[in-house]
Amino acid sequence: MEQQKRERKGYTIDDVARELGVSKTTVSRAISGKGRIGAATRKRVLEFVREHHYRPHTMGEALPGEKKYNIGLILPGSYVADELPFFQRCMGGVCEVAASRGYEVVIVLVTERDVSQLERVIAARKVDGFIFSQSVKDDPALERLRETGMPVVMVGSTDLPGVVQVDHANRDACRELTATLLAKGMRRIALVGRELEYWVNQRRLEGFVDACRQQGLTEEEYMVRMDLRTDLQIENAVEEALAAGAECILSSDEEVCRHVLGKLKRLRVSIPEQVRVASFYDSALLQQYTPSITSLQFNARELGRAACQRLMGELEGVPTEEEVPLGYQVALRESTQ
DNA sequence: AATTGGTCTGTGGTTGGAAA
DNA sequence: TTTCCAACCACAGACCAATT
Repeated sequence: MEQQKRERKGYTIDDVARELGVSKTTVSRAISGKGRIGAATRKRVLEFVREHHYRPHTMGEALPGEKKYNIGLILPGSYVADELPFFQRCMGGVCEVAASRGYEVVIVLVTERDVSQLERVIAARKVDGFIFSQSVKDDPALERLRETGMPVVMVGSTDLPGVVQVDHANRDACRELTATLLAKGMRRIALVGRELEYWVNQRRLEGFVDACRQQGLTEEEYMVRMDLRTDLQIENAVEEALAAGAECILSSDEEVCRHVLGKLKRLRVSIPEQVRVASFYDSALLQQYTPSITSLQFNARELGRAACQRLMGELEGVPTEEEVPLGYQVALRESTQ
């Protein structure tokens, strides 16, 4: 009971003092650095504080234990422009569930280098929990979030243990689309995509390789041109793939696919006659393109809903453990006929 | 009856005097 | 010298009486 209370409420200066068998005076001095305190005691207090994610509160901030009925939705500041449709739908799902439970959603933009906005939201205790999206490897924001001990639900993948994750079956989906293309008789398929630091790109690559290996293809036959950081690199990869006799160019996402299509158009390469094209992520543009582009359809709104439901479960102390894998559809269109 | 303004209480954190 | 007690601050919310 007492234990549960502390877990819910977070540590106060009194809790820290009691745990260490010191008075709260000592803890306060250790943290502020002001006043008379022994070096050894100070070190002991600071170590405990770091381990137990204690943060002092300042005036005007929420008192610990007070629920704010806000949740933080963390979006990648750098990727937002290109992936806007995805995040917009995902956000819609999050807001829908949050609103139905009486919560508001606070948008927090973070980049790999700048987590100051996140720091402020944490420091001011503006939210009860976080939904995190688009994790990169060794994500500083996610690490920081875990240190706080606040409930976090991850949209997408991460290798950090103990983080609740909700994601599309990316690997399975990419394996299925690739296998479908292989079943149509294509042997030389090239995969092009962005940075492998993004877990989603890693998963898509894995799915692609899975399918190729299942068909007994060697690395000579299928081509992987991932980790492309500039638009020029994508264009070069397209030329290389064509020169190597690729029958199909697969893009790891919609944004990459747009560049591929642009390059093919300039090269006057006809789709699907001279080369087939497909994407691991769908968009309105790919559907309406001439020819329409084969791609994987995911329901981003459903993903947002699922993530928010998981977080609500964590916040209300109701464990919702059923891991329902979120579905996908392979949309075969003209570009791979 | 509704609004206003004051006091009281409870919270987390800080600080000076005094004890160990 | 180090640590603790107790008073203290700033704030929020509850309560209640005075005022409109």
